[in-house]
Amino acid sequence: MNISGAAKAAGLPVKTVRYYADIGLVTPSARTQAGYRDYDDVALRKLSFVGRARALGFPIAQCRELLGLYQDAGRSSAEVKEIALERLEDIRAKQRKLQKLHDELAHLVGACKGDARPDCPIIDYLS
Amino acid sequence: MNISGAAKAAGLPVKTVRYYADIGLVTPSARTQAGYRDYDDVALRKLSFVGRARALGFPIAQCRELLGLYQDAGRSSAEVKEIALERLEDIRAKQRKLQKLHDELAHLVGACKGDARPDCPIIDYLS
DNA sequence: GTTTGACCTTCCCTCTACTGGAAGGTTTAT
DNA sequence: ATAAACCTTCCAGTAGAGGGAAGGTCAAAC
Repeated sequence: MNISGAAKAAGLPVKTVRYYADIGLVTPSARTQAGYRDYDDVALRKLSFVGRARALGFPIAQCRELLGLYQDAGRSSAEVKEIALERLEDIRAKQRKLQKLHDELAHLVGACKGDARPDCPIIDYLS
Repeated sequence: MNISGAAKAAGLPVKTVRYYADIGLVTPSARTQAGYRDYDDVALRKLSFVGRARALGFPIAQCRELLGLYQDAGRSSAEVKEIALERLEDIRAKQRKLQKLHDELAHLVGACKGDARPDCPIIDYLS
């Protein structure tokens, strides 16, 4: 299957699939005589796997680890869980940070009249 | 005041202050004969202003707008509020997205035993 | 008076994870 | 035969800096 077919099957943009090949994350199974990337079933499944991992927000480096475990029959679920927990903690840290920003900004916005006069608690806070 | 003094006063890294000068966000008030950036009180206040806006997560473009309003005696608080509301909606969108990721990943992690066996609902989900 | 160390400057590379586009080759359909 | 629709590589850009090299400057110590 050529790159556009593979991209469609994995639900990814062609550019992204090419990028994954470039960085050695998911390489095509072969090249045609003309140099076209060729994806077989195994490569396709890896592409979809990475697509879903990325959709969960795993960075490329963790996708690489997960892909390694995916192909490793001798893996332990503990290894997988560890990576997922790392990512989960990452998400929670981001959530805490966003919550703080949200509360602070919401407070300021609530205090700002939003009228034609220049007086503004938001500007005051930043000053 | 030279760049390291200005950076310290604004609580920003020197590299960041130089970067803000490069992109024309906060330019030094002058240069010494030797070419050193020189920051006066006004420039210092702008630096601090931007530092606080960035800490609230405003992107550079919005910092630029806010800085413009900060210096504009004829501003209306409505203009400021509009920018802040934009940013707030941005934060809320990110929160919603993170919440979805969190719930999905937490569910998977909860279902994974994390033992020595290879069976793993996380891998299953990604496959 | 010079030397040392701490500054400062510009310039270019690196990071994440792509995205866009140009120039040019290939395949397929008409 | 040719036009459309593919494909290729390469280069540049995104946000917001951070790292580091090569070289100029300045203040204090010796």
